[in-house]
Formats: sequence, C-alpha cells, structure tokens
Amino acid sequence: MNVKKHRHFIQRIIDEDNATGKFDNRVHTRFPPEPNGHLHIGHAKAICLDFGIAHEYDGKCNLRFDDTNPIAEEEEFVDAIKEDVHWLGFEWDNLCFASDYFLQMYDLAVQLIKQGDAFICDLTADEIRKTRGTLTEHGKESSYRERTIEENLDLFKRMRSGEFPNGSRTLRAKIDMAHPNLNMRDPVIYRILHATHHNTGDNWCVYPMYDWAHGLEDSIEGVTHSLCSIEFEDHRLLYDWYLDKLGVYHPQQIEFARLNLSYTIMSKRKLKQLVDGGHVSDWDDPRMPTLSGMRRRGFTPQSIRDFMDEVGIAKRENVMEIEKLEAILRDDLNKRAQRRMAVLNPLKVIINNYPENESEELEAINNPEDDSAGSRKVPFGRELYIESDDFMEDPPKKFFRMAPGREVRLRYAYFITCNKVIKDDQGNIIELHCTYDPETKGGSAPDGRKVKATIHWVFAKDALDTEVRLYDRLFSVPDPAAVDNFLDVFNPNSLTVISHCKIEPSLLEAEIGEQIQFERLGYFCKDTDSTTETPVFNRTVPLRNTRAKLEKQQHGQKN
RNA sequence: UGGGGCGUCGUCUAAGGGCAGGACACCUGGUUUUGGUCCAGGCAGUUGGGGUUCGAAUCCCUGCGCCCCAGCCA
Repeated sequence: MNVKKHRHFIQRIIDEDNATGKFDNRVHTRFPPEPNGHLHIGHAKAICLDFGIAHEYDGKCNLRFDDTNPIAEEEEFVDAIKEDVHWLGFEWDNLCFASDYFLQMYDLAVQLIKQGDAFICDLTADEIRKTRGTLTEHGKESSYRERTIEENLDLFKRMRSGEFPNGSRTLRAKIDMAHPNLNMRDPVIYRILHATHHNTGDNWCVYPMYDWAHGLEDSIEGVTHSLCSIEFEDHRLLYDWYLDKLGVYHPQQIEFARLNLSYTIMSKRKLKQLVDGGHVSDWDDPRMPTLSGMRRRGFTPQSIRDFMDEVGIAKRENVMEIEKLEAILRDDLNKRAQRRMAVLNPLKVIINNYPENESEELEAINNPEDDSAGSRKVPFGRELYIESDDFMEDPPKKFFRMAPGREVRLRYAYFITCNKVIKDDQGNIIELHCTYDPETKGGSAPDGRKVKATIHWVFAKDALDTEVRLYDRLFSVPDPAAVDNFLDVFNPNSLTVISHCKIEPSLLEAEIGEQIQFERLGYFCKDTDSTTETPVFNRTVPLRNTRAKLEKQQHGQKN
C-alpha cells in the first residue's frame, strides 16, 4: 500500500524552501493567462500544476489575467478562460488583473528612473532592433541613454499624458548593451499604445512590457513560486534584476517544460488562424485542442486531470502521444458512460418469421462496469436496422459478423440467421431477410449453442433519426508545427458528418454533453447544435478496435 | 559562433551512489451477450569516451546531439 509517490523537481524545491523557511512556509502560486484566445490542453498542464501545488501545500493560487497588451486582448476571452478553469475543476483564491496594478507599476517605473536605472529612448522599433546587436556581437548604447533624470521624468510623464504618438518613445532599463543575455540589453519597459483596454478603457496610453509587469504582479500578489514554461528561463535574470533594483518582495520563478501533443498544435497564434480562416467552426470546434473544444467533444475534466498526472513535470522537451490521451479518456468514459445502441450506417433487416405489427421490450444493461446504472427496456420487432459494416455477402476468413446462412446474436435480443440478400439495380445491398429463433430471447440459446458475433441494432419503427459527427486528428502528420505551413497538413478528414443515423428512443432524453457509449462504436455526446427535430451527436473517441487495426495491417501488407 | 537549458524503452516518466521500474504503444494467450472492458505473459532504454568508486543513469572531465533567445508579443 503506502507507495511513496514520486516528487517532481518543483515539489522538491518547495519542500526545501519550506525546510529553510524561505517564504515563511507559505506557498502561493498563480495561473497567469493572457486573454487573447481560448485556453488549450497545454494550459491545462500549467493549471493543474499551479492549482495542484497550492492545494497540496495548503496554499493559495490566483487566477491572474496578464492583460498588458490591449491590442490583442478581449473581455470575451476573460469569460471563456474563467469558465474553462472552473470546468477543469479548480477554484481560484483571488481573481486578479495585471491592469489593476497599472498605477503601481507606473510609480515603480518612476522610482527606477529616479534611481538612474531607466531612461526614455527616442529610437524607433527598427533602430532599437538594429542596435541590439546579435547573438555574437554586442549591442550599441542608445544616444538617449544619458539623459538627465529630470528630463526622463518629464518625458515619461508626458508619455503617459498622451503627448506622443505610438512608437515614438519607450522607457528602457539601463543595464548593459554588451550583455550575453539579449534580454539584458536595455530592454523596453513601457511602450506608447493609444488603444482602448478591455479593463481600463482609455485611462492609459502607455503599457508595460511582460518582463516588467510579470514580476511586479507576482510581487504585489505575494506569490512565492512563479511557475512558467521553459522559454522564460532566459528572462529570469531580468525578472530578478527588476525586483532587486526596486527592492520589493521577490518571488522565485521556476520553469518547466510545456506540453506538446502529437498530431496537433498548441500555438495560440495558429489556433486563432484556424478559427479566423474558417478551417474550424470556432474556438470550441470539437476538433480543437482547446478546453472549450474538448469539453464540447465530450472529454471529461477528470480525464484531462488524469492525463496531466501521467504527463509529469520535468524540464526536458516532450511530445505526448495523442493515443495516451485517448487511452486515459476511454478509461474514464468506460466507467461512467451508459451504453446505448445506435446505427451509423443503417441496413434494413426484416425478420420474416416475426409476427407483423407486433413488438416487445427487451431488457438491456446500462453499464456493465457499474451495477448502479441499472437497466432499460429497448423495443424490438420485425424490422430493424443494423450497421451495414456488420454484414458481408462474401466474408473473408476473419470476419465473424453477419453473412448469408450464418447465425449471429442481436445484442440483448435473439439469434438471427440471414437467408436472403435484397439488392437494388446497381447491386447495392438494401435489405436483408432473416429468421430468428424465438428460443434465444435475451441472447442465449437453451441448447447451449454459440455464435461468433454479437451485433447491435435498432428497432426501425421507434428509431430516432440523428446526425452524427465523427472526428479525426486535426493534422495528418505527428508534428504539424515542424511543417513550413501547418495549413498544408490540416487533415481534410478531421470531420465526417453522417446524417440519418438511427438511435434507440431512450436517447431522446440525453442531455447536452452527457457521455454515452454507443455499443461497439465509441463514446459520444449530444452536441450544442442539437435541435428538437434533429439531435446531433459528437463522437468523442472510438472504442479500441483490434478488428479494424488488424484489417488495416493486412491491407497495408497487400500494398 | 554568445548566452540559457535539456539528453533513460517507439512515446512520456521513475530510480538522486546499491536489482534500470511504471504507463501508453506494440506482440502472445485467456475470459466475455460490445472484435469493448478485464486478466496473464512478452518485446523494448540510460547520448559517445574517459575518470572517481567495492559499486555510476546518478558524481567529475571531455566530446556529440537537440531546444530556446536578436517583438515597442506574452
């Protein structure tokens, strides 16, 4: 029992800090999204870490919007992010906005100027870039670097009051243009942006840069461990420099590797491109790796949290296989989803020896993994629909399902045998004539004879007509981010819409988003696009299918 | 080429001087009224070379490889 759980490097750091009393044994984290798009599965890793650490150490975690760039940010995204964090199962201690600290940040910038550690620079963005130097060459100091403190103070005040146009001046830290870390070469602290901010409106026309803002946000909120992704490692030096120069409370930044998932992308910029370009319906398109998309697709928050436990926390670059996510999803869904029967591609079956105009109700188990889910009645009669894939007129060796003269079981119903195949003019199979054995009611034969297959079905008279949407991976290659143009590898078959599917009538009561297993097919949920006339179901994930896998392998060998 | 990081089964991740373990994937077989679930078994790894040590994935030295940084984005 009592298995010693592995502690990842961040937990070890915190354990050490608590042992030495570095932060008075407080643990306070924050999840700091920029409201410029929807959260995705990569953010879920950070959310589970930030909130998980706080919970584990009986500390606090803030939800903080890092809203320092009014051009990219929207209120709509603030709401979406809050909804997603809640849905994932977390409750923040404080709801914060970087923009609430704009005045404090401004005052601290004034302090920095007064200390002689910052100056107003009149160089254009282009000139700053050209004088920054390169990876191997030093930069050149700005000609405005030695302005007097008084002049800097005056200009900064006038920048704030709106006297100057966008891009005309910046406030820059005075550090070292020869520094090997490019972030230390007199980085910009404030830029002029005459833009309306979602939170502060037109109160400001100067906005702080990330490096300046982020450390101050952490400091103001009393954050102890500021967890961020690995690309900010280079920025830690500057994070520390600002906090030290200012002499304010100094949290510790710790970096970890972000999550990558095969066959998809995590770049918010690219996801936005998919939305804006109409390649997907919206941020919550069920194919998207966004939390809103995954929710609509039918993922449970539990499955995402379980996945993050498997992902682990480390610094090395990683790509999780999408198959692992699906395995964990199925594991969760298998336990919680009720079973129903649905036929995606209907083939009519007529049971000739079943009395016309009669029907009966048969008992079906709702979830074999959960006795408490009970059972239901499913209607049965003379005319049924079965999956057209479940019949082959001339079956190959390993095909166990229905074929002429072969007896199979209709799940929870009877054994039936096909004795006539009806075709249309083009030779397509349109109907099967069968006989049933009344002695096999419920699905077992009193004489003990066996069948090789059990197939699902729906009673034609009571079947509901529905649309089903099948989803496949968004991209056709494992690493779409590595391709020149990721749109070139967008999977054209990522969405397949099937109409006139037949589902059992009990599905009328399904709620939007409720997870259901369509027996032998996969896990599905009712989509928000459903209307009273036409319910729409999303396939969350197919069942594992060794049959299809084998067929695929055999097919691959032939070619 | 400057700086910052990272190298353990195919993929993720443990082992922090003492039997290289787990999960997913893959392969066998069993159970089964879902070709699902479940059960049993199998395959498979320490970036190269030196050194320290009774003992090295782990410590040291030295190669090699990969990732990030030259936004007035975050």
